[in-house]
Amino acid sequence: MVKADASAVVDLLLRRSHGGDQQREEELRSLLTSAPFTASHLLQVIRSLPDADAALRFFDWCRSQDGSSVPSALALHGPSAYQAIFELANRQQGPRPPCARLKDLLDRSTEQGYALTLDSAVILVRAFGTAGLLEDVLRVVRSLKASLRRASICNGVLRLLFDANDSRYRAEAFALVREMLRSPHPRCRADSDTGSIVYSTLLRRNKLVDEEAVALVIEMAEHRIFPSDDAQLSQLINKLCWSRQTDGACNFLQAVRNAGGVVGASPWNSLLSGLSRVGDVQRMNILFAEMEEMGHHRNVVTFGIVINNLCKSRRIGDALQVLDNMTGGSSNSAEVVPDVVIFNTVIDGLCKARRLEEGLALLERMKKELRCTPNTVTYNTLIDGFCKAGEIDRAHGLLARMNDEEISPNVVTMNTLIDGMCRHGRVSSALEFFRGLQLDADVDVKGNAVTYSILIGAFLRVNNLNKAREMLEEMQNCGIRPDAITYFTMISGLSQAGKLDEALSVASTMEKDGYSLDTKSYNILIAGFCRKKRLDRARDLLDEMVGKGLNPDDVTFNTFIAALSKIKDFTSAHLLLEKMIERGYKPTAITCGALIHGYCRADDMNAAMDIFRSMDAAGVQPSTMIYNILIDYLSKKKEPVAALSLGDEMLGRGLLPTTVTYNALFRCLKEHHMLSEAFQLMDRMKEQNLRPDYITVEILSGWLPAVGEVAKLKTFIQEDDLPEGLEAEVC
DNA sequence: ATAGGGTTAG
Repeated sequence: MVKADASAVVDLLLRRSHGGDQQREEELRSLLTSAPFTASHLLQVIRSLPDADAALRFFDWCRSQDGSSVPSALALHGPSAYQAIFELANRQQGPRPPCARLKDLLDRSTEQGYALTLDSAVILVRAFGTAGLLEDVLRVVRSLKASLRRASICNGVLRLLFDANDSRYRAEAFALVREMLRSPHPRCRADSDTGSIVYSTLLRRNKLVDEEAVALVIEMAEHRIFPSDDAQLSQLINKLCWSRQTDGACNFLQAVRNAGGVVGASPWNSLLSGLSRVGDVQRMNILFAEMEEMGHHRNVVTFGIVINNLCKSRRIGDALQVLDNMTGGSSNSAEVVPDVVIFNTVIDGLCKARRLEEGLALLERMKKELRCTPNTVTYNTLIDGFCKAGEIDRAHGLLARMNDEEISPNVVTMNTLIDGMCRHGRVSSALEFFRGLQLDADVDVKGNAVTYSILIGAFLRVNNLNKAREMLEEMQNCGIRPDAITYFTMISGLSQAGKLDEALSVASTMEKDGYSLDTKSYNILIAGFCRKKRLDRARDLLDEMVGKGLNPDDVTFNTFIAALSKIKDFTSAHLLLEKMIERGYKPTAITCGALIHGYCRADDMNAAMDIFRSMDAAGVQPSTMIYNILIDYLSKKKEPVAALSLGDEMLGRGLLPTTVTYNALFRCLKEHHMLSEAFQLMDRMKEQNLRPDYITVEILSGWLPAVGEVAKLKTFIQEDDLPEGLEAEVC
């Protein structure tokens, strides 16, 4: 038997013909029939041809021999022939890009009814993928026989599809992964590469995970395609929780466990903190118990999460209980030993519950009994507690203690103190404190955007706009970029101060700086313009926000309804009210209050009372504010009896009158010389622990002494402690 | 585990 000789065929094909085409074809036929000519011979021949055109001519010739004795068999080797032709075309430089030629060739091979070989598919996917021709990549994969859709090639396709960052291609990728998971062909099944592609794609930044993705990863887990390690698993659980897929996170983690994936403590901790964030205490408890059953699956972080949850939901007693158990309060074999984070969490809980002394006591206990060294955070937490309670001096005392104990203060320490001082009437001391630290060579704490935001907010609150502007400029000069909060602080302060144009200009700077305004920011600006009765500008802003795809919310509606009521345009106000309801926002006490207030101002008591009395039926609880509006109005209308009776009515509803309520009533009672009623109210205020404010004092001072009741007045306004703000500085 | 912001009615 003569061995088939590919090189002889190549020689013949490449040689210039001497005896004409006829003779050459004869020679070729005889060469090809002299021995079995296999697919691999054919590959060898075609690969040796100079280009795809030559190869196509040869292969077409072979096909045209169909029916003649032997070469017809060659046509059966079409898939291999095209593979070699694709190789040639892919290598070839020419006027047309290789992809365009490859597409034509793929069309031809499809028309001729040839399937793709695995190698053809590899060549085409790579070429189309590199050129970004994803539709063609998909076409190649779809036309490839199921048994040839090997994991290796599919993984490449998955990378391309995910990299496109396009929802359509993402859906295609998900479908492909599903197919791989379910494939009956072992070499086509999803493998660890598939897993790492999918998992790392889902972990990419700025993309939330949707339900479809959750379903996919659960199916992957069921097929034992797990994240590479606990760290990646934890990250994924975290991401699922942040994407509001807490259920999905639970199901996924369970699926991993059920399929035999090894899971340490950290993924469970991630899930636990996800549950904590959405306030799902019930499932937290189940999980906490399950983690114990699973063996060594609770660590100090687990306890930290639970304690943090208890503290944030104001269950300090329970948090202390858990801490006690940890420190061997009830059993001597504590599961885990609390660390400084646990103590800090509990101390913060105590401080936020205004139990400062207990916080301090715990600081001592952790040092002495439990041999745990407090750190900067411990002190910062306590300093914040004392600042919020107005005990600025004790806060500074703690700072001094930090220095004694060589625990270095940081920027949070400084900012906490600055904020505390600012909020307790010491804005300029706060600024001096800040300046002092910046000059102090021993202190290397620098101000940051938070520092400046605090100071800017403080100056705005005391209406010192110039100083606020100065601070903004100073921070920029120092190379500290304002962040979103700095801008919001500025915008809000300026709006409140009626500097709307400046507020708008800050808003546009903010946008140039890459931050965007949200509905709340627009509400602030809209309210500012409404207060100035520039409803046209407010409307413009509404259009602007809608144009940006931001939906007006209930506050936006209430703002406009209030503004329209204020200018007595009740028709428009009611139209807007209907629109608000259409949009699915229920009117609240604020909505009703806005209308009631409008009608009172328009001196239409009937309309005001109609709305007021219709609230119960509408299921809207009247608020203290609404009573205040009505009582104030009745007082001005010189109707003390009606005003007093509303005052009683609110008590019956469990609403406590405020100083504002009492002031309105006092004003009215004074005019009608209803002294004994006033005394009753004064007693009630005392019982309620309400302090008279400067308006109360003004009204009563102009009345009681004139009717010989100075003593009564004095005992009433004399308070055991100094009125707040007495030591306030003028800035 | 700790620090700063914002809208609606008196």
